[in-house]
Amino acid sequence: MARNSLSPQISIEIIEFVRANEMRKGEHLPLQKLADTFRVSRAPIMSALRKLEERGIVRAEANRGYFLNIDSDKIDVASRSEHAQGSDREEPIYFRIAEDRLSGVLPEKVSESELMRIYDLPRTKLLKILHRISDEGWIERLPGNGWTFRQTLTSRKSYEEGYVFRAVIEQQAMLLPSFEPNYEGFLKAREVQTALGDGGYEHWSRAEIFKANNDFHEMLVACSGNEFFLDSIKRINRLRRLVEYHVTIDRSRLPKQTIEHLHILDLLETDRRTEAAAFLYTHIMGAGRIKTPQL
Amino acid sequence: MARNSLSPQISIEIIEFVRANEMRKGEHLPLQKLADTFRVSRAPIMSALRKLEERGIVRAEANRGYFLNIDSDKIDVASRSEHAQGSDREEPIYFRIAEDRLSGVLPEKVSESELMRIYDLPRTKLLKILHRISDEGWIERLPGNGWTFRQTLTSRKSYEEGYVFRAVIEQQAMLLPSFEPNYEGFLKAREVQTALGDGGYEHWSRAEIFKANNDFHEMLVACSGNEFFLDSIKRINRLRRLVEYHVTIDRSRLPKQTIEHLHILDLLETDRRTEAAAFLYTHIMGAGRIKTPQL
DNA sequence: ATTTACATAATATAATTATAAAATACAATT
DNA sequence: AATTGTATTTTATAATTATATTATGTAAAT
Repeated sequence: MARNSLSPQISIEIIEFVRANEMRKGEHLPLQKLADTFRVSRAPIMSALRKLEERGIVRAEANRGYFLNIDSDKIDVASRSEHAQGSDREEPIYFRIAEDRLSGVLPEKVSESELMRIYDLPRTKLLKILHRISDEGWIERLPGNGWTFRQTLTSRKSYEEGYVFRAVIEQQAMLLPSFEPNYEGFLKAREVQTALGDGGYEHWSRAEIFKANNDFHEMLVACSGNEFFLDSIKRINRLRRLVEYHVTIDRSRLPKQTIEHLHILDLLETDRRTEAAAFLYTHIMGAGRIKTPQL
Repeated sequence: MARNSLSPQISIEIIEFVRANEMRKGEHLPLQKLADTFRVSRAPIMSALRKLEERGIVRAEANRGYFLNIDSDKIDVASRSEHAQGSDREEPIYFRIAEDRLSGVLPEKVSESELMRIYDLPRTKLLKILHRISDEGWIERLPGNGWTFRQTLTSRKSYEEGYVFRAVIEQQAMLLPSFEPNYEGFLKAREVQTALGDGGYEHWSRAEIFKANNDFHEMLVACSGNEFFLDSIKRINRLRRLVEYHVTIDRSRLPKQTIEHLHILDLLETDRRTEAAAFLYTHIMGAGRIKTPQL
């Protein structure tokens, strides 16, 4: 009857935080600092820490707060992902809606009440999801009752237009005067792409492959220093994720793709930005031209 | 206790519809056709027509439906705009929020309950507005309670980045292979721009001037035939509207602006697209560079 | 075959309320 | 001075309900 607690989600974030900062056993975890980091008050941090204490990951000392009870790299990943599921009831339903629409289970026009029944959601939760979808541009509220799905997800034309848009935006972002190479980012991207090309393309999950690919492109656009370029790429990538998840991924194309990604990094690191931008353009257009998803 | 009726809004739309189609006295107004046009059921169309009947604009015949009772060009505009206000309780509050944020009345972080009290809105209405704003990218939901305004509206940096984004997108849209000149649209745009340059810039309202300007640019991008380009321009223009409304418009620059707009049309109509695109780019960048709003 | 007109069903809003969670103020502790 | 721990206030969610509106099925009229 009340809202879901943030603490499961916060617990995960705390674990990710201590791992990212490579914290060691015994280090202090100040409440306010964590609260600021996750943009909440101290209250949900407290309850998250209490739960982590039960799991033995942190240790409480009276009037001194919580301390890491184990080296951060020793925290087992299994327990993380397990808890991640229960925490977010929205994401899976968001995907189910996308899937159901793409496979034709959901009609073009639907009412809120229908969706509440189908997915067994309270109105507030459903509306949150619908607004997110509408933000992503593939559903629209009708003036009277109901919502309609737009063609964005399902039409071949939109699919191709999306590739053109990405190719142009990313190329132009790279050509902006404000573009500044992020050599550290290049290095990390290089590692990921190498791992992916080095056999990773055969056993990584679809989501992991897609994320690696997206991160690469978004990292490049982030170098432009222009939030509008980055936002528009993020926006279209969220959309792309849904469509690409629905079609079978063509793993045979991945080695070529990673080689091209590495080539772009080569060009950028040797100050051949115009060349890199041109290559990036053909790289994206090529990807859009060859794949033919069943839409 | 129940929702607001659509009929005031529909009444306005019906009047706009018959005017746009230059319908004459006596023409039939089929329910289903209007319903399809406005994407609602026949019910709200019925009640809208009943209200128009009271105002003498349409006439009912038993079992035959409604007929226009006056030539569409004779319908007085005054009664239209008057009714437009009462119909939409959201738009004015949306603007008040923008204004209050830009002028610093609203703090960076606000709770829903606070906003409900300040603007005297039920939660559903407020949330609709907040989601719209969040879609436009200048507010964000926090993980716990409350929302934070983002820098998008208020920072000088974002303002300039927006101009760069527009310049690039619009130029590139014009260079796309899918670009197809819309000569009819050019003609209408030419009329508007001529009227604006021909004295209109002195007495048109801020909103009218801004709309004329925006329509011009969106018309150009629409010729690209790529919905992603058009969407991203529309998105950034909605944002721009808020900022530009808040600063005093510099009317002295309008004659130059309209001349440049007309020049772009000249170039496009004589098949000099590359030239037009290049000129468009400098046109937008010029506008962004010179103006210095108080942010 | 359309279209209207009416009856009925389905839908969404707003108001209300209980409740758990988040935010915050402040004294106590280090 | 900074941080914790507790108490208090504020907030948002979910469930419920009344009601006006929208949507729709169908017979009657054109």
